[in-house]
Amino acid sequence: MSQRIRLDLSIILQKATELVDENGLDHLSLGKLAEELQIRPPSLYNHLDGLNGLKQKLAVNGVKKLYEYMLQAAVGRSGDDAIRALSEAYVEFARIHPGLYDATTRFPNSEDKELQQAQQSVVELVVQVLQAYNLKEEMAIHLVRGLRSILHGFTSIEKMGGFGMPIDIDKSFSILLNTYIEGIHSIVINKDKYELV
Amino acid sequence: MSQRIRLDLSIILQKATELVDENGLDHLSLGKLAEELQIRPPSLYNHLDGLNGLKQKLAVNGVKKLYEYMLQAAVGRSGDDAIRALSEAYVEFARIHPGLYDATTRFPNSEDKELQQAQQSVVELVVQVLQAYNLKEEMAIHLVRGLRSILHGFTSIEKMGGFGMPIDIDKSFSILLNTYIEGIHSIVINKDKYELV
DNA sequence: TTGAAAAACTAATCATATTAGTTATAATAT
DNA sequence: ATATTATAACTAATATGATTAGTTTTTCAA
Repeated sequence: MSQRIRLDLSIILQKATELVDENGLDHLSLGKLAEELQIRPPSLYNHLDGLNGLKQKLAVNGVKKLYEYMLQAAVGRSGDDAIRALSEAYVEFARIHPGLYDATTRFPNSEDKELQQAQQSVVELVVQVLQAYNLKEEMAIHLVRGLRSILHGFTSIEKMGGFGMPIDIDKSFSILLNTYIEGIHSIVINKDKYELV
Repeated sequence: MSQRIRLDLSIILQKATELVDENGLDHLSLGKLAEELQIRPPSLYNHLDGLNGLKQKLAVNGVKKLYEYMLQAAVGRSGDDAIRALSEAYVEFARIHPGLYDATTRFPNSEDKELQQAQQSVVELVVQVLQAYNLKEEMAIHLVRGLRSILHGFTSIEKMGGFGMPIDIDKSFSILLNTYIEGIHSIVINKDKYELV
């Protein structure tokens, strides 16, 4: 008699996000998700293409949310200030959404056009911020890759508990960022040597 | 009549390493491993504590090998030169052993003492290299964390195919490293500001 | 050579994902 | 309002993998 649930994708993704943020991406299962949603596991196949399809959708969703989060942090800022804001937002997002963040980096299909586009928009946001330094396009890409490496690396080592010693982790991040930014300045000053603009 | 195989742990780990390097850590299964070793899956339990136990042992083994690899690269070098050598070895190791490298960053149990000690030895190696800069102990730790973030971040983004654009990836790495090293110099020069030594 | 320990085995169970086929509900068109 | 259609739920069944229990074979040392 209890009327059947009627779901849509956004509700499913929301619940799946809660689950992965609580229990980790590796513990995501269709059984548990279905239970939470009060449906039977096969019913999920009406909305998505199995567990891998779900992970893929989580990835896309996660990157889009990350982008929004970084964008909000960056608006109205420029130069070093904007880089710091972006970066802190990135790390903060991963702390708030550890499972969803994981999903953005471990997806089943990297050919997915929607995913690629979402990722690209993050890259472009950072490229825009770097325009303050008047770099050649190619150098800007190298530096974006560098910043991304820093952010992802720091984030995931923190998440795996890799910074064992009892020394302030936020300070480590702040120093890392400062060091990289100092390095960028030093590159900008030696434009000739690094053939930019 | 075919005489039974008689295995030991090192053979199992060797074959498991081959499998994860070829098919990825997520596709490691006891069934496939047993098949390769020409035994039945339950027999593996005589040597290790299930799939998670295997992953844990792979992690320890991987970190130890990574340490050796970095050590070999660093001997006889110092300063910037040693940092570059260490770093290139790290990235190279991850390229040679993508699955094993993954295992070193996604293990079931981070409390494992043997794992922690192996990780610590890598940290100490880098601390030693940084002694060339006469930093305060704490600052050295921050910089080691930074370098580790850079190396792990670059490595895993490369592995996930995250550097989409057709721009030289090795060059990106080299610039990233140079930028960070430049940043370290700039910190060393402003010792007073950063309260070191 | 015999007894204990190690390491293989078979058989069975459990957890999950997935597919096939069916039914109930909601939305839409008549 | 009612009939039709599409959506989204369901049950039942299958497949893959990990794991456990209990047994047998082999090795090694006394």
